[in-house]
Amino acid sequence: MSHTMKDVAKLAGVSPATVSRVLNNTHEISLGTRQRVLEVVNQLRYYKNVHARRLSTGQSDLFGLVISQITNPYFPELIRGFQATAWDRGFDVLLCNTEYDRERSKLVIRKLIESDVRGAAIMTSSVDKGMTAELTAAGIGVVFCNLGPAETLVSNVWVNYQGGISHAIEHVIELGHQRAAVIAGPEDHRIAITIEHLLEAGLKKRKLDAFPVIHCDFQVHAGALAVRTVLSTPEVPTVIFCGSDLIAMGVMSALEEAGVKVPEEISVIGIDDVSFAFLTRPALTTILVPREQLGRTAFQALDKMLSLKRRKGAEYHLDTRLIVRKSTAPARQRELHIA
Amino acid sequence: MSHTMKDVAKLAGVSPATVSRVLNNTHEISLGTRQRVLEVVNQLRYYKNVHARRLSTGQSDLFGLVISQITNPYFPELIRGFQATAWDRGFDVLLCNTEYDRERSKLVIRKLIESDVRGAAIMTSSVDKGMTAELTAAGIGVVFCNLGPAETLVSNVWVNYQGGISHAIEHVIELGHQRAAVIAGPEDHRIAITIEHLLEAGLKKRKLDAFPVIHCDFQVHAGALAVRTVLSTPEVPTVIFCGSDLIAMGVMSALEEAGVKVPEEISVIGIDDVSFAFLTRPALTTILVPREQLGRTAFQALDKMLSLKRRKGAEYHLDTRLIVRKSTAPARQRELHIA
DNA sequence: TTGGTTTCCGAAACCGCTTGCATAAGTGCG
DNA sequence: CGCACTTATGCAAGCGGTTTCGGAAACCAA
Repeated sequence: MSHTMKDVAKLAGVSPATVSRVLNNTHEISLGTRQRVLEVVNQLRYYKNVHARRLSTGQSDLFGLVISQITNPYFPELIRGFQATAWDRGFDVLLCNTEYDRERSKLVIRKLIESDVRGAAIMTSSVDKGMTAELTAAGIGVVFCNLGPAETLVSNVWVNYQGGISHAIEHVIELGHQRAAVIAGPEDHRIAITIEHLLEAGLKKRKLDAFPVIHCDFQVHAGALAVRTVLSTPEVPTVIFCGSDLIAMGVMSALEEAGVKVPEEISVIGIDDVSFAFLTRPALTTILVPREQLGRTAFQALDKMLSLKRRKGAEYHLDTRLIVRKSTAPARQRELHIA
Repeated sequence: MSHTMKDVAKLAGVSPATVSRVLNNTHEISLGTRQRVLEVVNQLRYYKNVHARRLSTGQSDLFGLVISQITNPYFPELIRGFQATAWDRGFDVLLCNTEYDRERSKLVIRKLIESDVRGAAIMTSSVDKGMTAELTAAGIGVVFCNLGPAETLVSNVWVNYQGGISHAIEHVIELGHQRAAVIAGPEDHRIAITIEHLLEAGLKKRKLDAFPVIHCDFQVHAGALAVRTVLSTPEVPTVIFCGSDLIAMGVMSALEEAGVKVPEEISVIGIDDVSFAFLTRPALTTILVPREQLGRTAFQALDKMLSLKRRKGAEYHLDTRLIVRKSTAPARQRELHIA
């Protein structure tokens, strides 16, 4: 269908090799032939075939990005950061989603190898370190998020949740809260566990026992469901820490339905600062996770690592911080009576 | 680094051709050799290289999906629908975003050709029909959204905004509204224009003149800005139709800031029903655009068209419908006095 | 046994591009 | 004017698969 390099070569009266060199600026070419070649390229609307190129050079210009699910609002900014950085440097990205499914995750790994990606950013908890052995065995660089340590062909970007969480706890202490609940993410979710531990430890340190601690999916309705348990505890907490913004939103709307005022009666804090967190009413106080930056850093980590002769991985650090909006307020003074 | 088919062949004591046939189930192979080959494949952890395959067969298993910007909440569901369908049928997708930039759009087109995609879904307004001539010239199938008509190698999915818009207008009529404003999307945005015309025509038919009609970006803050103009008109409307949910959200928060109650004093209606539209307060009444289905249909359109000998395109139709939530209510009876 | 079919597999060409090596023409210097 | 050295280009061998063609072996009927 399309024209090939040979066509161009013939029409320009040169060899395919010359055409290649012109197109890649890879060798001295006399002005005359260069122009002639380019002219023919335009005339024929010739496009070079990446697959042939990848095969021939043995170097792909592809990077993989593995996420859980694209409709999870955590990911779009991350993807954007990764993809934009990759494009800027002339690389393409193969976006793969696991849909939280183990079997599918394996398929994704296989696909990455078959596609001969140079490196892959594994930004989902549904792929663990064991599953990526095949990748590194194939010489493919890997970068994780909060899954250290770095080693050969493996880098890691640490998102320091500690920072934002400490600020958040300080914040509620200042507001006079004394009883806090935690509605964390799934129990089998690595980062959710990290966050939960950090919250519990931080609260304990400030003499604020977390109770109850509940696990649920990173979903709006799961948060809504979980909050019922919270409301049925003997001493209803004055603040609820949520493992994600989505959970927090579910919590807020369930509280509203139950006739509990946010933030006057119960304060709510989320994590992530997804794009629409400021649109909720009340606007959500949350811990910002620099997701676009995470995407950028992940790519840079790969690029850097793969340019090293030893392919040695490195660790990177990103900070989180508290964004105070309207869903937190001074603690109520009296016991709460649910309608 | 990785093993090649030749390695497998040698170790299994067969020819590369046989290995290929085993792996692709493309030819009768005796049970014995088949098993031997598969054994070696496992032992060597051999993965076949897609690029070589694509080159050799001259058929890529890639489809392109072109969107505007991944952080726009319109797209994630669409992407999901497209990608899931493609995966199910054994195809990969190359996701490209134009970032609303014309230059970048051209690069995207080029990338699609170079990547030898079989077909591409153009789901952004920043690529017009002219720009895709190169694609069809290269034998690449194309499917648009609301950009007809179908022709050879070009299909189209019509999202019937008319339906949802009619319902929405009926809805406000029933609520007794008599003055409506329209805050539409950008003036250079194809679908935004369509929607605006549909709204104006529909309102006029029901003796409801749209005034004012304002254009702005599909952004929250743009909507917020635009609403000021609305509030400064002599007769402040009782309902505002917005060109997207994002605009509607900006409108609602700006109204809140101005001390105008939604929906008691002004009703607001969005378009799209993005994932978090039900989380706003009041929850947004909006017109649902079946985005995941759009993605699925777009893929099917391509797949179908490319399987035809004549490569003739077709047209598909998707319906929209009104989702009534809490941002619409009976029209206020008296003139509004802005604080 | 023979001739005709099947069944299974290997040789080799090819997909479109890159690149090391070789060649030829041009340049500068003694 | 000849030699060493650039500079510009072509030849041809891959890259890792797929596929056409044909041959060998096995099978069957006569």
